[in-house]
Amino acid sequence: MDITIDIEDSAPLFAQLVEQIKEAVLKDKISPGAPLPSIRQLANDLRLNSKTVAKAYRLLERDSVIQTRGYRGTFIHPDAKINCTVDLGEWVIAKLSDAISELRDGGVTDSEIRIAFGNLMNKRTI
Amino acid sequence: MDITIDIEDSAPLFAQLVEQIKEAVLKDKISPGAPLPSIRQLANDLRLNSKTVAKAYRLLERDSVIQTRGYRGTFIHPDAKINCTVDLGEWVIAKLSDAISELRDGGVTDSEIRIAFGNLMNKRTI
DNA sequence: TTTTGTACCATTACACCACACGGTACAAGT
DNA sequence: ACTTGTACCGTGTGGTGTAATGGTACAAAA
Repeated sequence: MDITIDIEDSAPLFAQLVEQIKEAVLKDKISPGAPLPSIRQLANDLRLNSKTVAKAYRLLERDSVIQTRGYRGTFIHPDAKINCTVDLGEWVIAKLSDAISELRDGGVTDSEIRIAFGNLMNKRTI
Repeated sequence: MDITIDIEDSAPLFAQLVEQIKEAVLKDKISPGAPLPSIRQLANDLRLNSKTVAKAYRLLERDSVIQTRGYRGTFIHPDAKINCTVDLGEWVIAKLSDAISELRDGGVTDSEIRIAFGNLMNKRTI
């Protein structure tokens, strides 16, 4: 596991982590079932805040790339390689893009779309 | 036409204008075809910037509540009363709400939705 | 000439959010 | 005791969008 963090990079630190771990899985540098460094450990090695590493791990687990087994540590998910290629971002963009295009075609101002969006995102109960 | 602008109100000035003009139409205080003050004139009377009034007029015309006939001035739209009740906002909220709910159910973070949304809104070519 | 709506340049203030950071605390396992 | 992931409180910075302001300019009609 050779992870490099570039503070100068415009990409967020947690995103760099996610990206590099996914890459390591895809290039067979880590095999499924293998243990990952603990959050605090990795944060210490990379001189990052533990919250930053925790955020990366949380996202990776949501994508089923890693598996956190509570007090036993974190491991590479059995189906990690498959789930790495599934890009959640594209489906998000597609869904939103459709809605936005439809609204714009209906004559709705970008500003109005932003306002409505902001209101919706603040209400937890949709 | 008695329009009152409250600077202390949290509602944007242009929104107050839109609201009050729509209200005047609904309450038959102005009839279809009647002329409205010019942008500069109204801005002067209310001590607002002409751009602020222009923005309100632009929105009202998009909703077909008023009609701008170029150099002849601005008038109340023939179907103003009907178009006043049509709330564009509700259809916007419904459309967006659907998309957001779907994404959230798919495990997408609110933060990620916001990022994707922001990126889409900045790219003119969708 | 003056007025009409409109378009472009710009600045200011304000608010929200993402990101990263710090500290503290917890239950459950080694 | 120590570590695990996780959750809560918080702070600060930078980016970005809205809202409102100002100035200048245009073509077309009165």
